[in-house]
Formats: sequence, C-alpha cells, structure tokens
Amino acid sequence: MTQAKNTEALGTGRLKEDRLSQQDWLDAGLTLLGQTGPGGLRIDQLCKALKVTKGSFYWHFRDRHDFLGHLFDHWRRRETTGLIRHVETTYNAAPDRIWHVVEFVTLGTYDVGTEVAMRQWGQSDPEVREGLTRVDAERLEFFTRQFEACGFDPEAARLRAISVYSFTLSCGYMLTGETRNQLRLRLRQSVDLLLVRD
Amino acid sequence: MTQAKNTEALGTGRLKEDRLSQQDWLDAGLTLLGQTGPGGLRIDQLCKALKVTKGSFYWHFRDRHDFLGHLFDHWRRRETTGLIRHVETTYNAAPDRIWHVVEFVTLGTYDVGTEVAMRQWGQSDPEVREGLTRVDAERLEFFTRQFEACGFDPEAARLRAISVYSFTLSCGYMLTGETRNQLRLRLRQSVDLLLVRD
DNA sequence: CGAAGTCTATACCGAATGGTATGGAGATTC
DNA sequence: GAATCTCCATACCATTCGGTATAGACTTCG
Repeated sequence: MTQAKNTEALGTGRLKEDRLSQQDWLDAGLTLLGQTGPGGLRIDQLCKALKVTKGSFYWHFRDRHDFLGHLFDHWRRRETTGLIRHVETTYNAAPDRIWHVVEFVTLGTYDVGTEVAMRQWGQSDPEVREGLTRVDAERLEFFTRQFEACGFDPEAARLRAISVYSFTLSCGYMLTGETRNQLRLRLRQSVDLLLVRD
Repeated sequence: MTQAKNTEALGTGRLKEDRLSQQDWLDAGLTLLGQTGPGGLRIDQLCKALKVTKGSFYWHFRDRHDFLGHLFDHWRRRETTGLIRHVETTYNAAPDRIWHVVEFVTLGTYDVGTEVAMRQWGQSDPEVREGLTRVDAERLEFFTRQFEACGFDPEAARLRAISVYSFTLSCGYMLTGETRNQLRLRLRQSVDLLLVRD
C-alpha cells in the first residue's frame, strides 16, 4: 500500500525503468517528515533517499513550499480518508469497525512519526492547523457514526468518539513501557467499556 | 515563572544590564522549538529572538548539539518535575491535585507546542525517546499516586492514571472545535468518572 | 526515422547556516 | 588602577541548502 514502484531494487547502480512519479516523492516525503519534522525536511536528503538529484525534484514540484503543500494533502488522503473508506466497506458491524481502526493505528503498521510531525507542523502553520481540524472532524465523525449505529444518542456517541480517539492518538505519543499485549488488553478494555450501555 | 530577566525591555537599542544567562537561552530555545521543531531550530533565529549575535551563543554552548541536549533536560526539569513538585506541596487532597494538573495543562498557560515538538523529536532521537519514557513514567506515577490516595488498588489506579494522562496529552493534539467551556466540562466529566468507586 | 514529450543529471549561483577567531565593553577583584 | 573574568560583537570561513538553467537519455507518437 505504501510502495507502488516496480523496480527490482538492484543496488549496484542506476538502471532504466526506475523513473519516479509524484506519488513516490510524496510517499518518501512522508517517511522523511516523520523523522525530521517539516522544519527539518531538506530536499537534498529527500533526493538522497530516492537516489536521484534535484533536477528530478524541481520537475515534479515548483519549490519546497509547493511540495509541503502537496505533502499534507497526500497524507490526508492516504491515511485518513483512505482508511475510513476501507474499513466502512470491509466491515459491517460497528464494534468491529471501531476496534479495527484502533488496532491498526495503535498496533499495526500505521506511521506514528508522520502523525506526530503533522501535529507539530500544525502548531506553527495555520493552513496545516486548519487541515488537521478537518482531519480530526472526519475521524471523530467516523467514530460518532459507529457509536450511533450501536444505539447511542448523538451526544453520548460523540463523547465516546472523543474518548476512543483520544486513546488512539495518545498511544503514539505516550511511552508507558507497556508490552504489545498489555497495550492490546488495555485498549480492549477501554473500547469495551465505551460500548457498554447503561 | 518563565522569565527571570530584570531588563526593562527598552526597544530602542542595546543597553547594559541585559546580559543573558544559560537559562535565558534555554527558555527562548523551548519557545522556538515549539514553533519550528528540533530539525528546524536554527541558532540564527534564536539569536534574533534574543537580539544578540552568535558570539553569545557559542560562549554559553559548545555547539548546536550541545544546546539541544541541554534543551531537553531543561524542559524536563521545568515542566514535569517542577509542576509535580509544585502541585504536591500546594494541594493536599488527591482529587484537587489531579484536577489542577489537568486544568493547567489543557486550559492554562502550558506550552503545548513544545510538548508536541518533544514527542516528534523522540521519534528520531533515541536519547530523547529515552528521556520521554522517563517523563511519562514520572507523570504516570504522579497520577497513580493520587488515585491510590483516593483508595484505589494499584492496578485500578494505574489504569485510571493512564486514562487521565491520555486525555490531557491528546488535548494538545486533537482539534475538536470545542470551546474552552465545552472542553472544561468534558474533562470535568471524564475526571469525575474516573474518580467514582464502583 | 524523426519530432515531441517525459524524466533526470550536471553545473552553477546566491543565500542561509554552523562554526571559529578575535577584539572589546563592563563589571569584579586585588 | 591594572589585571582578570564575563559576556557579546564583528569579521570571516566552509558547508549546506534552495533554486535555476541546460543538456542528455529514454519513451511515445507520427
């Protein structure tokens, strides 16, 4: 889901059949963003990671600012909208949908570094902050829909949505020293607790 | 609590009586770190913010790496250890202590940008990640102590500690569109819910 | 085959940036 | 009041980095 190239990755030297698309640049950009943050993202390092030179970069993007703009949109489409659509078409039961998203984000292959970098980016860039607001709204609406499908009234559903979203977010930041199994158990308990009707 | 200088902040020009201490550099560094992140923290901009030149910086610190190292320790002492000690000596009742910390971090003057920057920093720097682990352990131990003081057994206290810490952390990241009053009410409900003995 | 289009390498420039060396102003100490 | 310590300014250097111009390799289309 992350790689779309068809190169055989021969490390010896440059080969034909390995031209890059805009998608490849953005995917690599998100990975690097997770390590350096937006302020530290240098396009030289990006080129080095993709083993090409700047001539390629400036063919695909006008300048650094243009690239960063596309980068945020790409992340939003790939991680948020994509994941929600995938879960809603794959799973039918609302509790299954909730738990699958929680499990994927906290225990799966979700790139936490990029998520954190986006949050940090939003602290200084108003446009990114605005975008993150929409991302959080989209995610909260998803969770709210699921809790409503479980029979909760809108207000109770939204309160539970905020809770479960808060848990998933903080799992990427908080370093509790829990093992994967302990974390899974704790999240299970938390989600189950939110699903109990009183 | 943040400023320790005694300058009159006359904007006209350089004056005497305004030498900088290492503390001042680190305080300004944390502020800038919250906006740019560690990768984007340029010492020129730091000098510009303090209205001095690099000669001053390289007198107080060996190089950029040295500064960043001190920066993390300074943040840890100032925000985490300092806050906990202050709350535990000021308030006596455990629920008051819990609520005061939650309120200060989520609604008070706590610098969320720096907190987020630290989390992003820890994604790439193992030493910072190690430090953040100790920070989270310290904070979780504080919350656990308070819940134990409320009469919960250790395991239940730790579960509640993780929950309330998770809520406070995500408040800095999550953009729910809530007003300050809505946020305060929600946190009140969440904390009260965790304090109920069943 | 030839022309146009797609993607990348190379060379190059100006500005920003990390870092050093050195001198100097203010305060302190003897 | 001279020496010394503290702190900062200035000048300077090497490297990095953002950005441009241009040519070349490869593909596609005619």
